[in-house]
Amino acid sequence: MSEPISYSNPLSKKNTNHYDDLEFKVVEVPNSCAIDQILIRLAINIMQGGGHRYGAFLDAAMTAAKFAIYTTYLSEGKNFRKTGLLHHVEPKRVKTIVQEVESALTEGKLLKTLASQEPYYLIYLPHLWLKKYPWTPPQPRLPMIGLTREEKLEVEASLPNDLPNALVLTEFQFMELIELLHLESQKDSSEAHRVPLSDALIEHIKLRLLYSGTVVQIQSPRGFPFYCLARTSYSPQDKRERIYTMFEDVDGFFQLLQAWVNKEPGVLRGLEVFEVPIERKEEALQELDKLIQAWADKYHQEGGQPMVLHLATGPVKR
Amino acid sequence: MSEPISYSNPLSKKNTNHYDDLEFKVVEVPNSCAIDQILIRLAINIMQGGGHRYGAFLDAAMTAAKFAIYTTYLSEGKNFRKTGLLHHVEPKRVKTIVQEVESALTEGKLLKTLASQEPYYLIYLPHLWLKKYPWTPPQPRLPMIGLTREEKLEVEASLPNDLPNALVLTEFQFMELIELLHLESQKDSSEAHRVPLSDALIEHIKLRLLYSGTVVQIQSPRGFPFYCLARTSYSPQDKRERIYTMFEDVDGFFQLLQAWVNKEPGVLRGLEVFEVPIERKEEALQELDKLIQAWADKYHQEGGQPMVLHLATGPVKR
DNA sequence: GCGAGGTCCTCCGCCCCTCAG
DNA sequence: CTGAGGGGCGGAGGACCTCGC
Repeated sequence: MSEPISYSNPLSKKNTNHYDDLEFKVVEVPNSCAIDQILIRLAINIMQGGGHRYGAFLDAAMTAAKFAIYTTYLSEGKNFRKTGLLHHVEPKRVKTIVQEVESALTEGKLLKTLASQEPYYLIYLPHLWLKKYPWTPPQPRLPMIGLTREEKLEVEASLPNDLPNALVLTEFQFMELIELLHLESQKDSSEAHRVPLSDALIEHIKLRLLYSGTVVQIQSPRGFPFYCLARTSYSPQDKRERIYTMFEDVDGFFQLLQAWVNKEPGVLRGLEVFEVPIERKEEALQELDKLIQAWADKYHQEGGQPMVLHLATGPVKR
Repeated sequence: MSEPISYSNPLSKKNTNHYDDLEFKVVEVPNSCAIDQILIRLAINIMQGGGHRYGAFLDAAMTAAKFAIYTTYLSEGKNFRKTGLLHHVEPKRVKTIVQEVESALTEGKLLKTLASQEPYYLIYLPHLWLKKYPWTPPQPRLPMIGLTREEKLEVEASLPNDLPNALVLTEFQFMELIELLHLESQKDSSEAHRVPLSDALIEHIKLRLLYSGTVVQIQSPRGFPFYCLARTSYSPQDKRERIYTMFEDVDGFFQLLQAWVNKEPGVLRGLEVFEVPIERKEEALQELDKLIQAWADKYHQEGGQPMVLHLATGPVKR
């Protein structure tokens, strides 16, 4: 197993980050099945955890549906009408969808996917900031704006510790950064559906950056605020990696089970429900870990058929 | 393990069902990540496999997103503006979304979920048909419409074998069935967003039923078609069950990994990539199966902490 | 059967504004 | 800084029609 057992205390998450614990007590949605649950998990992870826009999630879902339509279109012999009938979509609409997907596959035109766990404009802000406004220690951190020396000292004293080596920015500079990132994030999108950078969107991005703890807002004595880069990455690196792993695993697991549904050869699905005395839990998990590794080692032989195994176990919820 | 290893020959799926093998050669979507892949898998399973409408999938995704917004709304102290800002949604819109979700939770108003793998109007058609138009063997199967005895015999001879004990219906009767089912499927939906049964929708449902092999259309000598129930369930029972299991498993696996991301205690994640000589594959899988079972048995003790284990392994694709 | 064309309605993702507490 | 109004644009789901093949 590539990952050790984790026993960290959930109370130790005293970051300023509001999004640390996504353990949503799924208030049971009436009339929902497992698929709906999966969609809800995805939505919460993407929108609350990743900070993607509401519309971005809907767009991604729509793109996935379009792609499903496209595959039907292909397997039905490129028949617009039949494809439309099968999915209850107008043939005309099918046509534009097919064109969209094909232009995405052949030319570079990008579809509206999520593209990564977190939106571009959130992820790359720290990097751009550090690049455009680096700070070298003897230099003053604060911008030269109408502040007396005492005021500067006062503000500087109010800064958090352990800051990345970046300058403190004015509102204007901060906004400029956001604008730049947003522009860059869309430079590959087909101009048809390009999201304009509205005031509302800027406010959204600002709040996301502040809430995630990536940026800290500082009230200056004169009223206008300053902005201070607080971390070198949008979300804590290890958490981001774990979330990345989670999605990769779910995808791989999903794919394997799909093969299992189709009764493809060489696929094994396992489900165990059992009860373990709490004092033996750690022991049990460690043994399982070793067991699986030993098994994989035993049968592993270079040049054989490439295989993958996904496993997860833990306490039952709800 | 609850499931044996499956080595069935994929070529043995000679059913008339067009949707048997959903193994979509995922034409790689550019600019996509694992999340996008998961969405695509969901879309293809739901729309091609389950036969849900395109719009139904979009609605389900939107409902999931609304639910994510609602949980944010709660955790932010019921603040419309802040919730809206966090997800880039108008406060006004947040309000209506919150009302929607709350009325779904308290009163019976249903949200637009998928509710099950396959749409109601597809699943329950065989049951309703058998109930409304049962056939008892000495009786004639065909409706009494202007056909000569010879024509009736001719048509009857063209029927497939192994039919459920249901009458053959006319176009009108068949349509009536569909209408009934559609009406019933929406009787719980809040009347605001109720889908009207349009001609286009009827055509869609008809094609789904024909393509899935649930219903067979028969050309009578006089030109007008007859409809014949070919199966007692919309999709083959064992396949449906496997798909149901797949979604349940993916949901459970997802939930476990979420706990793993949050570093909750007692959660183990495992990933193994390895290569197995083909001649030892079956042996290896069977041993793994036994290994896991033995492990669970060893530590199982009534009254301990309830645990669940998900496992899947198989050949790597792509 | 199929493609291609046009028209209509409605919802809703987004944008902006004001005003009262 | 919040809630509660207002008005407006564009995209797209959905339904309908005809015509030419």
